Amino acid sequence: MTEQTCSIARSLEVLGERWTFLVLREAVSGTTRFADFRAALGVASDVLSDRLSTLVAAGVLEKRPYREPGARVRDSYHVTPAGHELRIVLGALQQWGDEHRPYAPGPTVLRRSAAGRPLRVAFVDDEGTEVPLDEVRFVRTSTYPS
Amino acid sequence: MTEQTCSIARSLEVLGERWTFLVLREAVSGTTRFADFRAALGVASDVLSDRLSTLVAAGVLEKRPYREPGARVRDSYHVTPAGHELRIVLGALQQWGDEHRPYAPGPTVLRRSAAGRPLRVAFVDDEGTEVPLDEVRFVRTSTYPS
DNA sequence: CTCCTGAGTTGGTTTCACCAACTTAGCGTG
DNA sequence: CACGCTAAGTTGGTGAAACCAACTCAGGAG
Repeated sequence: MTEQTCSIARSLEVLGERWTFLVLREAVSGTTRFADFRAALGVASDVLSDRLSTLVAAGVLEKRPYREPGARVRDSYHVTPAGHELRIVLGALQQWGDEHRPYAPGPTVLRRSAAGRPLRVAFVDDEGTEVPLDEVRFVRTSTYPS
Repeated sequence: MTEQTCSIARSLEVLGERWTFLVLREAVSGTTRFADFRAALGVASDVLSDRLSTLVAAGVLEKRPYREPGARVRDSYHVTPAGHELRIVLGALQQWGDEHRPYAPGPTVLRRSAAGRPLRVAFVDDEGTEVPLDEVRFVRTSTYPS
């Protein structure tokens, strides 16, 4: 596959495989160890191993050695700044699922500000003010391939 | 697979297969016909057929018959309101790719308001004001599974 | 009635996810 | 120092899914 000019496609080269978003969901919610990812997700160890290395190679996670008392040094996985910015994508997916694939008992996780106010994911302009969806345009630049 | 309590997981049941986000990118940018999706993406026709039916079944796209002059009635695929809201997810993926997986010649597609102002995807509070990423919390509700 | 074209379906091959079993590298214990 | 314990993987085999090419199907045009 030749290099993708579309940013969505390039993001998906890293994020688009099965389990990747769920691994990331766990990572941003504080999971760092192989066995904990496995227990939380029920994913096969070979697949988890592959997804973690992909995310490390892409700079979304970083390996950091740790040491439990009375055990040898092992690797843990921590979210990098690039990974932290994926919370916007995760938040957007969550919001869409809440609204369009609802779970009868209600949402299990809410998005809140530090002050406790409910949050949404939305388009904002350069002043940080929300822009309604129907005013959003995707416009092609001169770099767009013919 | 039993029903997922996580909204992200439920979104991914619909959106998480290979090609789905790219099919959606084309759909929101105006593509409606099977052959045009195929030409734009280079996806195999059996896979495209499968993804389109999944998206129709999920209410993201709807089938609409159309008739080219001098041809029989065929099906086209149009974005529903639920599909339109996925532009937030697509915008978030695009923004992340622009920043963290840059394409040397620069972005090929920009996010702009109707007035032409550059847009980002971000968390906003109930008043439509942007909240910085490090003030965002994901908090569990009482519905969260033990 | 035959040709053309868009929208798929079908059959065979390769890749990928899944599962279980195995390996590896210390550390603390005896 | 040998031994067992455990987290973190790796390896090998199986079944599903993606991929590719060839084929089908429907109706209007000529």
